[in-house]
Amino acid sequence: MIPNPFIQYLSTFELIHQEARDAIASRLSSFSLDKDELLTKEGQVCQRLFFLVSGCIRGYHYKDGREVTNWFGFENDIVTSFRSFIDRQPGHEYIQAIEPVSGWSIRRDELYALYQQHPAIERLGRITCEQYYIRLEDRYVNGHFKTAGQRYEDLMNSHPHFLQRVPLGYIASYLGISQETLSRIRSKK
Amino acid sequence: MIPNPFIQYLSTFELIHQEARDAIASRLSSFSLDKDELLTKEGQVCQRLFFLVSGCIRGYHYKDGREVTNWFGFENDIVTSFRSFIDRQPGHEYIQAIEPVSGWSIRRDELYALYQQHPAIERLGRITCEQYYIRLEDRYVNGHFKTAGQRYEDLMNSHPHFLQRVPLGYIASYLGISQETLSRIRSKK
DNA sequence: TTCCCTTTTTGACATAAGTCAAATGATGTC
DNA sequence: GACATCATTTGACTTATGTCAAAAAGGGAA
Repeated sequence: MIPNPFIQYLSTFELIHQEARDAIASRLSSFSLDKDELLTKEGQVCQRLFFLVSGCIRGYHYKDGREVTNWFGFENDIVTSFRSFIDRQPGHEYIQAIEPVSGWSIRRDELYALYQQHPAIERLGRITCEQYYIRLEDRYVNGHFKTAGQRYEDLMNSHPHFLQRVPLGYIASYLGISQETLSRIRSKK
Repeated sequence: MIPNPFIQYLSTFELIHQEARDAIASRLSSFSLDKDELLTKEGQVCQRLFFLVSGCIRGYHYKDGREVTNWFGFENDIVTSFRSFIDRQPGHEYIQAIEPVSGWSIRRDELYALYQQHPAIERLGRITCEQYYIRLEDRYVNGHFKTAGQRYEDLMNSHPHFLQRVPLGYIASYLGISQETLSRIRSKK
């Protein structure tokens, strides 16, 4: 078995035992992306769950002909086109590398088979989903009821590394504002 | 065992077998609320998951001294103060009956014990969370990147019953706009 | 009916943020 | 170093939506 950062990450959950870890490890494939390369795009069913070992990635879609960035993923993040992955429907989302990326992935059908065989893995799926839900809820509440300036400041505090590694245009649309507005906010601080 | 709408609801998931259903049923308590009564409030740890049999309910919080409604629950919905329930932390949310409500609830610790004993119940927990995630993601994307008028129209199409049963003030803050703006949107259609 | 209280609408004005276009600043390549 | 390309900032103007205050409309209870 290859020593694998994803498996190390899983090991931080005490409830995953050796046998379950090995079962996951044997189903992983490595992947890598060049800068700007796409992992999945609109209209495609996203069949895999990805774990990022290095690099940085974003999810975006088109709204009135413009890109809107929905989320970013960094090292040790689990990413996929969530809706498409869950419902097995063509997704509305593009996923693109912002930096060169490497990581591991598992096929949806294999993961779901593992859920059947190892309740501990299903538990991990539940907990991961719960944590992602909570994060999204935070973003929803903040995104909706704070000014652009406050949202930017919050981001600076909670995820300063975003600003180091991600072009401002992507950050602006992630915050739900235009690039020009973000630029003005920054010049005032 | 009492015949119970929550158990009927669970039965729509084929994967829940009789034994698991009985296990859940034996841990349920019924509850009811008068109009405007609170189910949980800010600062409280929400220890229960609620299933609504009848009536209608909302989750809200205070933002700059004003109420902001986050979600509504109707018949056959599962509700709780999600973040507080998951993390066992004091919640930031109030849950209040908009109409008189009746339903069933289960304690968090009992549900989690059931997760251990019945993988099928944990699966249900995972699937429920996934579905709630997807709904929230939709709201996030729409809420953030559509005009107030579009959001109102979407709501009319997807959940016309909201408008029948919920005061416009709550709907406005749910849509992330002021009551006045909602009123003007409505008068133009 | 009449009164009271809540919900909804209307009006006047303020402001955050968007849009389009152009200028400036970075970065990498030959 | 000079050029091409991409990212960021600045300027001028527009617009959607918010705010505060007041008026109107509904809905019960006596």
